[in-house]
Amino acid sequence: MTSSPAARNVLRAITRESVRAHVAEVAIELYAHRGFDNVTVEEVAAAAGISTRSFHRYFPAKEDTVIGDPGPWGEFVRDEFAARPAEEPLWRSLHASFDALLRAGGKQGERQKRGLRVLTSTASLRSRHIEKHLLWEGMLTPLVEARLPGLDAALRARVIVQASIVCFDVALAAWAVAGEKRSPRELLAATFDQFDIPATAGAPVRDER
Amino acid sequence: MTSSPAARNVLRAITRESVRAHVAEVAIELYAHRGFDNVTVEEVAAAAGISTRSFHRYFPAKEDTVIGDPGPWGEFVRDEFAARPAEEPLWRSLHASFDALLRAGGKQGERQKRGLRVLTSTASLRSRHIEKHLLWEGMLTPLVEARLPGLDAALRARVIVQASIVCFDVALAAWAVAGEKRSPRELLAATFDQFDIPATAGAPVRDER
DNA sequence: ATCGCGTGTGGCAGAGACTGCCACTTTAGG
DNA sequence: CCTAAAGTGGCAGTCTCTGCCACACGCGAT
Repeated sequence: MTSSPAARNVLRAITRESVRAHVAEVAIELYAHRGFDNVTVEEVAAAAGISTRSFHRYFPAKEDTVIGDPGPWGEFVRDEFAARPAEEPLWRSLHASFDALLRAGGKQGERQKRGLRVLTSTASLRSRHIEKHLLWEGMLTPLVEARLPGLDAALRARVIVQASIVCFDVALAAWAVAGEKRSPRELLAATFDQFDIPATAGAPVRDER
Repeated sequence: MTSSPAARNVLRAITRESVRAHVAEVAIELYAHRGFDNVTVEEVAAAAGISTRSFHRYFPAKEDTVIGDPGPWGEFVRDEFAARPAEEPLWRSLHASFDALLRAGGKQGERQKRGLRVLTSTASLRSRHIEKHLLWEGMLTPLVEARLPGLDAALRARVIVQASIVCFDVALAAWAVAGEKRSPRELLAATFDQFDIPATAGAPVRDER
């Protein structure tokens, strides 16, 4: 019996992901102890049992060992937002979409916390992290813009979307702090509660035709 | 007549700043034409008439030719915010502080616009830019936190301050877009108007327009 | 069993950003 | 004129990341 090429590719993808996860785990362990900038790619590769050349095949950049690929998660949030009822206040739709991400985003364990702590403690990592989240902005802004009445929708959509991403980031960063008892979802609610979008939350009086 | 060592240092600082400005101008010119990533430090240094070694003495990193040092501006915003009356709604204080920055921040000319366009069109620059603005967050958050009533002031302060920085960034980015007619200050007002902070303000009183 | 093919792997060389070190020049003050 | 301090640039080296190439392995087909 010959397994189909498709099945073979699936299998390959699975092993590839497991290797990625292993390397990332080893890397974060090293970073947590000695600092991201004081650990070379060569060391991480050696500790993970692969060559530096292969390391760069699994991770285009060193920072990706900590950050990962936010693309799929961004699509998830976007789809979640698209599925929200149009009558719902905009800000609440965004809150619900990010909340869904937290619910679906896998177990939030000690491992994630360690990654986040390495992330927030290294300047270059934080910047890359934010850059990746700007990718989310590009996914969400068109949808938000379509739901905004009145003029200047593009500008306003960008501000609102970026603010929602800020809420998400701050909530997760707060969650990773040692001693924090609340869950990510509670913290997300706390950050989203800081804002109200006057143009959309109260009454959709403005026309959109 | 011997000039004091202090005066000498001042003089040196002036010439140093002028060299910096010259190099930055040449660099942005090259970036605008060929893209930030496609221009090497060696080329910029040659075009500016200095060695690559000296380039790295003037600019610790290549990106600093575009971004500059936001530290002093951050202090300005912080001091401006500290001088605001405590009874003023928080969000308006922040708006006024950033507005003061725009008023004081020097001529907003075509040169600034070109720099901003290079900045927004290059992913690595965008992230670095935001990272520098996180420095502003560190300056502003303690002051904002002190003015927040209730629990969880630290978390809420971080969200609010980061949102205000987002407003500032989006406004400036929008201003740099070709065809935009409004002034940075008008755009800043437009972005800040997107939010209301329920915990602190009654109703935002629109004063302009 | 052997061949061919696709795929993963690693070594090698090199580009590019950035740093430490050192020798050289310039400048200002004695 | 001499000296000390500061700026400059060359050189070598580190580190991240990429392109190229040879090699090994698994697998279906002959």
